[in-house]
Amino acid sequence: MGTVAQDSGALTPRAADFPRWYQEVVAQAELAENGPVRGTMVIRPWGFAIWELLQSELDRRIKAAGAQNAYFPLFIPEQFLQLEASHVEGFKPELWVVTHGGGAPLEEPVVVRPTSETVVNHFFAKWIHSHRDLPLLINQWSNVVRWELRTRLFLRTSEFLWQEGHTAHATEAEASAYAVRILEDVYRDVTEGVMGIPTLVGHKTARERFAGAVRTWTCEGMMGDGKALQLGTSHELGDNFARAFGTTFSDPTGATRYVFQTSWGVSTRLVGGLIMVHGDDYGLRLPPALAPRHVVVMVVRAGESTGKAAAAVADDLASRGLRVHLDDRAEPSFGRRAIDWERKGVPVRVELGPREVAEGTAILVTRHDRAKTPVALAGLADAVVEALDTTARRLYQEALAFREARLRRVATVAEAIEAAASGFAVLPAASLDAGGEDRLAEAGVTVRCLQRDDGSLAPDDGDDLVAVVGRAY
RNA sequence: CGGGGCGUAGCGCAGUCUGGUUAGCGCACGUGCUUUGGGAGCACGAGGUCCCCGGUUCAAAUCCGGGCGCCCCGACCA
Repeated sequence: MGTVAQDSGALTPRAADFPRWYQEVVAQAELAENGPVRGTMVIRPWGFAIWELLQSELDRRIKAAGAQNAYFPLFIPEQFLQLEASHVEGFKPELWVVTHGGGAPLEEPVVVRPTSETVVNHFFAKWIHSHRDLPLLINQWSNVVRWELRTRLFLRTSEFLWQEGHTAHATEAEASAYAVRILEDVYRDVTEGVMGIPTLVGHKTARERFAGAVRTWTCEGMMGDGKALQLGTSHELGDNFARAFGTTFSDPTGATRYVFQTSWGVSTRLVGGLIMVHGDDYGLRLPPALAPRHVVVMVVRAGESTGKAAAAVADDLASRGLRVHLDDRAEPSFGRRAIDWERKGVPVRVELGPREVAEGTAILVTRHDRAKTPVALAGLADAVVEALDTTARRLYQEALAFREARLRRVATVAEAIEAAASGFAVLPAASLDAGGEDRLAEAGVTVRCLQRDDGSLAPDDGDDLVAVVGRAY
């Protein structure tokens, strides 16, 4: 029954079997496990704490971009979905539909939201009357539910948690600018600056575009097996939904006009990306900003003197504003406890035994390189702060070096397919004409994004652009 | 929806072909002692509708019929 043993033995080396390694890390770091209904996920406390930290980083930036949080219902009238043609077409295969309630068939079935553009627009149409009501910038934190054939914890589950932003603007240019702003100031900033994942940005080809969007922006990361993971997307919806739902406003001249909209989201999938980018053969490695505990103070031999010393060190570190956990358990053995914290990805451990207590030192262990350094207690807090700083920098640098080593600039579709076996290929967008994208798809390779040659965003498709292609999750 | 496989203790499995004492092993769990500087050892212990329903039989985890559930591999997707 293919489930991963919860216990002990060493992890499967990452290079030996990446998917298996991933499953084992998720299980043994106690991040999540499967729910009783196929495709569902239980997020365990350690995993959820990581998500909460991510949430607060995202939420702060979303609010800084002017959006307000609100909440829309889980259930959506089936008819709503049908109002926007390409939207319903895109989501039809993924819908869960509730047909019964109170023990009897419902008169009109309701769908469980796969995303909320439709309900949101129903209310936007009601709330927006004047150009003075614009822009309307709304975000919601919620769960969404989609039928999925093949699921993987965090990466693809039938139900997942996310944030979805929905905005309405007076002009297309303003909507466009806002979608890009979210991509850059929220998603790229969080994935690179907080998660330490180097990110490629661009827009999707028509084939990869969100159902109902006129343009989809994306940030893409390279995972530890060379495959791409879409980390966040930001859509320009044009006036497609506005026309479908009659979301109009009176402009300053008194003319009735459709609003232009955006929607954008990132999900608990980010946690999966974090694992796949930074994890190593010893388990998870967390960037300090997302570590539920920055530092664990471990007692090496439980005893009165070590216990007291460790508690004092933990208090001292906590007073510096660090998230500290004191592990002064006598059981299980020291090695067992050390490995457990290592697997959970805690960036720094401070180990204190009788020897250190006698010397007035502690052992500082950095998770990212597993290095151990004796440090005088007097300078410990500074050393920990510095180690956290180094950890954040090094994780990003390692991920960047990995991506650079596996990114090849090529000239043809054939070369791109070959390069995608181990990483990304960058090829002239012009070579995608004449069925190039189809030939990639036949080889299991997709266009992750289109961008300018220098990696910057391009306003439109064009032959002067490059396509970043690869295998993807 | 096609192809393959599996349901036995919390988890992972053996036992099923060839029916026969009290259904077993590893891990995890509980208690005690010895341990504790990188995955502790020993002893004792607790834990089971053998997926469900029916049939065959003196006797079913095992054989037969039916059902249910799950996993893996192929076409969509944050």
